[in-house]
Amino acid sequence: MQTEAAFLRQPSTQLPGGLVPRRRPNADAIEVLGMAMPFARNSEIYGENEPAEYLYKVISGTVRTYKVLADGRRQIGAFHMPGDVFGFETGEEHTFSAEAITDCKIAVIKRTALMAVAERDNEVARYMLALTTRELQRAQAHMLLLIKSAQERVATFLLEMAERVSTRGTVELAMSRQDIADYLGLSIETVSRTLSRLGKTATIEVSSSRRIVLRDHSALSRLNS
Amino acid sequence: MQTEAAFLRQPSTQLPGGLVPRRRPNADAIEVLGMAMPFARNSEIYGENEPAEYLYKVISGTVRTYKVLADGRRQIGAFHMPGDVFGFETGEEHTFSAEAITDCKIAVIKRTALMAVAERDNEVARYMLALTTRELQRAQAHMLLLIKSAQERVATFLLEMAERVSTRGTVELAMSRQDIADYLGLSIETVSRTLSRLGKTATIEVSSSRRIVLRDHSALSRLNS
DNA sequence: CGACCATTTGATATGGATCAAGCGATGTGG
DNA sequence: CCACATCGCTTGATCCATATCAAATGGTCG
Repeated sequence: MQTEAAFLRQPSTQLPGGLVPRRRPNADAIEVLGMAMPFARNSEIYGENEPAEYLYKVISGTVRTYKVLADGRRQIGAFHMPGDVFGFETGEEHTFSAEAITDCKIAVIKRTALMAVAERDNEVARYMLALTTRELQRAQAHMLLLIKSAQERVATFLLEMAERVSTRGTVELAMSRQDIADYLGLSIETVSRTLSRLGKTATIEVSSSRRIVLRDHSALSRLNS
Repeated sequence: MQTEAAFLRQPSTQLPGGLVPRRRPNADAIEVLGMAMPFARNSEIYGENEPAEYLYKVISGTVRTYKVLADGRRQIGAFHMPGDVFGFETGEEHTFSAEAITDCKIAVIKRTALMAVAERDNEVARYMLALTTRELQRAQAHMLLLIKSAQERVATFLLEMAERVSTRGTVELAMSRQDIADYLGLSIETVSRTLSRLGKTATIEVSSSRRIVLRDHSALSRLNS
C-alpha cells in the first residue's frame, strides 16, 4: 500500500489551501507502482465510457482529453503535461477519452488500489481531493474561456502554455492547430488568423507554426479578458 | 466533530462509484452544525476572492454562483437547489461569487472545521471527494454546453431543470431570462426567441415566463446535441 | 391607475464559421 | 537527389447564427 501512495509523490505544482500532504519520512524512497508505460503519438490511452479503472500521471510527452459530440464536433477538455495526473475526472466511467499527442511515458495506477489506500491513509485521500479540486478549477477556468472572443481565447491559451512550457518567452506547442481549435471552441481558420493578427501587431512572433515567441506579455494579459 | 459530519448527511442525488459513504449507525440523530441561515432574494452569500471559510448547503431556495469578467460580462457557473452543497469549488479563496436568486435557507459550516474532521474521519474525506468529483463533472458538462448551438443549449438547460425541479413535465424556473442567458453564454434575446420557437413547434409550452411545460421530451433530447 | 421591470419581438450588424484555394514543409519512391 | 504527393497551415471570399440596438407588450406592486 505504500507503493500506491508513491504514485502521488511530487505534485507538479503547489496546491492551495494547505492541501499538499506532508511528506512522510520515507516516501521518497518508495517505488512508483505500475510501470511508466509508453504510448505512441496519437494512440488512445483510454476511451469515453470505458470503466475508469486507472489513474494516470504524465512522465513525458503531452496528452489530450476530449469528448466527441453526436455530430462529430470534438471538444478538448485539457492538455496534460509532465507531472499532471489525469483520468480521475469521473466516477465509474470515463466521461472523456484520452490520447497521446506526442510519444508519451505515462505512469498508471489502479484506481481501486488507490481508493483502497485512501480508505486507510488519510493523507492520500486528502491528496486525491486536492487533485480533484485543482481539476475543477481548471474546468471552471475553461468554462470562462469559452464565452470570450476569439482573440481573448487565443491570448489566454498562449499565456497558459507559456506558464507551463515556456523557455524565456518561447512556447513550443506539442499540439496541432486543430487541437488548439478544439480546445478553444474555435475553427482552425480562426485560430490561424488570430495568431497571424497577433503576429502583425508584434504581440507575438510565429517563428514556425509550432514555435511562438511572446513579445508583449502585458498586451496578451490585457487581452486575457 | 460528529456534528460537522452531519452537515453532509443525505446527499441530494446518488453518487457514482460507490462513493456514497455508508451511513454510520447514529448519523441521522446528529444535529447539523451551523444554523440554517436565511438569505434574502438577490443578497450576496459570498464574493469572489473572499477567503473560502465556509461550505454551504441549500435547504430551500435557489442560488447562483457566477463570475464577472473585466468588461462586465457575467458567467453563471451553476444553479444550486435544495440538497446541493456548494462553495467548495476552490482552494483558499472563492473563485466565484454566490447570490440567492430567491429567498433561501442555507446551512453553513466552517471549512476548516470540516477539513479537520476529514483528517480524522475517512468517511468524511471520501464524501468531500465525491462532492468535488460531482462538481467537476457538472463543470465539464457545462463546458460542452458552451460549444453547442443556441437551440441545443436551451434544450439542454430545460432537460437539466426538468430533472431537478419538474412536476409531471412542468418546470418552474426560479431564475430570470438574464440568469439563464448568463448560464448558457447567450444573450437574453436569443434565449427568449429560442423558447418562443420551441413553443411554436409545440416542443414546449411557455405557460408564463417562469413556467414551462415540456411537451415533447424526446424532441428536446434529440436537440440535446 | 401608473410606474417600473422583465420579457418578447423586430431590424440590423458582426464575429466567426464555412467554403475554397494556395503555400510550405516533410517524406517517399523513382 | 530530385519530383511529387501529402499534410498541416495560412489566407481569401462569402455566409450565417447570434449579438446588438430599438421598440412594443405584459405583468407586478405601490
